[in-house]
Amino acid sequence: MGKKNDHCNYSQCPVACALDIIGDRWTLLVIRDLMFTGRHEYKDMLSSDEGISTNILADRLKQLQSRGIIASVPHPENKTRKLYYLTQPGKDLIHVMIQIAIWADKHLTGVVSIPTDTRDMLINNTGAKIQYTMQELEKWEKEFIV
Amino acid sequence: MGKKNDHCNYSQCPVACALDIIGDRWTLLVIRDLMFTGRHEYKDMLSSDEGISTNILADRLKQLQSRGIIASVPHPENKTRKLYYLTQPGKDLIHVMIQIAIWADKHLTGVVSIPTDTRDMLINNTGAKIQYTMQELEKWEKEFIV
DNA sequence: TAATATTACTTGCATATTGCAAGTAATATA
DNA sequence: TATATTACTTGCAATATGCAAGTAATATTA
Repeated sequence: MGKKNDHCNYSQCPVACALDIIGDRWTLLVIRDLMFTGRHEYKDMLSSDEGISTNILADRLKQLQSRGIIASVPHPENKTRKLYYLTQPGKDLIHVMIQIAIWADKHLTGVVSIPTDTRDMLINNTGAKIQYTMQELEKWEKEFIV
Repeated sequence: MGKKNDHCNYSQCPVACALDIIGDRWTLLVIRDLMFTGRHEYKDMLSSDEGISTNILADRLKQLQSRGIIASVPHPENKTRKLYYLTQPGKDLIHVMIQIAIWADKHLTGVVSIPTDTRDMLINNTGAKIQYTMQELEKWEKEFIV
């Protein structure tokens, strides 16, 4: 269930309604980890540079699952581990992520730094970057999701 | 100055650093108002459907100005009024806004509703939507900014 | 010109969210 | 059998949000 003050209770604007889901400091970082960094487990996401705290991470994973943006399966070889991954709605956020990254690369030059090859593809061959990212996700899925 | 817990203090990731600026429930709605709805004054943004409160709006306008994403001028014919507008970094967020809107239109079908013509251009002629939006902003600027 | 209205805010306070540290339960490993 | 991992939960202080009310500088109306 959504929250009392969710924008979607007052507005049908796509940006407003999307912000009920992605409009906070952490949600898109969880998506980023699942989409670009090969992280698929709770402990992996905890280890990201930004230092998300355990309760926030648990909450966001729960919210994203309940919204159908991510899903999870038990690790095939270890019952204590759990694998999270993006569903199609989650994967479709790649276009949002990419545009945020391009904007930040252009306008937050003092603070942002992207590895040269990654940046080159992002800026000069955005389509290829998207394709490549999707291919990597598919590869992973073929290994871990039936 | 940024806040103590800003992601950019811990990470150089473009998404993380961007979230220090746009990662909350209200900032992108202020951008939306300035970008797509022809709102340029404090009172206009207060009147948007989502019901932003006066202190939050004042705070976000201040933050966005200090980051150079928006700017303001006194109303040419009325000293009590003030006109806010997007700078180039602010305008460049159009690609982020458009992708969020496209994603929400596709995946939040129960809650999102976009006027038919607007939606048609957004989905089927995204480039034209961007061009048109920029043209409208330029028109406004020619009238109100020197 | 005096009284009312607009506009762009600020202030105070209750409530909600976040950040941090510590704890727990179910396995897995040594 | 003892220690580690993993994925969480809990409690509490600090911060941010939501809401109502107030303020100061013009502008408009009677």
